[in-house]
Amino acid sequence: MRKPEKSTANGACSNTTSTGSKLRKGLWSPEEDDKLMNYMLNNGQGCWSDVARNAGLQRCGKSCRLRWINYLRPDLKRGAFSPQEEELIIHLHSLLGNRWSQIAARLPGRTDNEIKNFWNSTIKKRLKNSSSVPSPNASDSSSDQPRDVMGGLMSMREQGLMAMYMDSSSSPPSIQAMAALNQMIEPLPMLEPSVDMTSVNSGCFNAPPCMTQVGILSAEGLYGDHVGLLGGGGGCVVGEQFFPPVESISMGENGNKTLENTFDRNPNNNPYNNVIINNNSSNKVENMVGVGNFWEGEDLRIGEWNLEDLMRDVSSFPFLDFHVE
DNA sequence: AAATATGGCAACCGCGGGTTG
DNA sequence: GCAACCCGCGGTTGCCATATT
Repeated sequence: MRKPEKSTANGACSNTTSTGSKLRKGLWSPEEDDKLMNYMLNNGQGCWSDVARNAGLQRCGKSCRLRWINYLRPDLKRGAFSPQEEELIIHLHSLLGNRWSQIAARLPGRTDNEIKNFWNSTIKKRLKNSSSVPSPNASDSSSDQPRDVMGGLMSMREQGLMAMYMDSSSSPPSIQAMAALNQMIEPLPMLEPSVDMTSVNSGCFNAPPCMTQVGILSAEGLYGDHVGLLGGGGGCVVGEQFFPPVESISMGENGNKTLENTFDRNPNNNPYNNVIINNNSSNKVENMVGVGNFWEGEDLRIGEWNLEDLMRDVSSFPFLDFHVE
């Protein structure tokens, strides 16, 4: 069995450290930040409860993890969300619902908590106002569902899609639905963290075909036509940058189809080429800056299924006007 | 100027799932 | 196989700053 744990069985922090002293809660002091930052920079990420103990913090590991991920991580992007990021969040939310971590995985430098807060405080309100125009689904009161939040902004077809696949309040989307969603999302680029979104006009977000295909910035409004959404699928070129798909489809040994991240490890193609990436999960740098979260995305492998079944099911989706060959 | 309302953000809570011994 | 442990996620709460009355 494992060594005695400092946290409760369900993962919540207990109130005391192993030495019996009281665990701190609430806001972090600059001293605590320093301790955690120094420890992480020197030792990298390990077991969070060890981090808390070894860094000399009267905090539970969970609290340390949260502080690091949401605040101290050096690769975090600070400041307000750019309009482009905002639109991408809205679009991803329409596809993924409240899967903040998946949305955050496509917005390097942003945390799920940040996006969640931004959504709840700003976007939700704005969309509510803009959707005051009666929509076909206006009678539905479950405002957290994408189709409702988007109100009149969504096409009927998309509302149908959302109704079919994104009703996260009831049951999880089926494997097939998730596969379809992943394919829909696939062409979305990773946002280059070093690019100042607010200053980019024609370079990054307006020009790339992969974005206009999605319709995020199309003249039709926030949500354009999904025709061509699945076209290409091999990433997109943004200026000199190549944005590979977040994940791609590969065949496992047993012939089953898996979705896995295939971000290009070639430093020449890698927009994060200042970061050491290898396959060793204990790589200090990777762990230290949490790059794994962005590079590997979170593990978006969503399961394995029969390829033929999948293709048959996907191609029969009534609301998708594309054909799987 | 004081009281109140609102917004934004940081952090906590509880759960589920994966890993380990 | 089981239980302890760890991690990550989404929901929620509480605090602080700012705006409004």
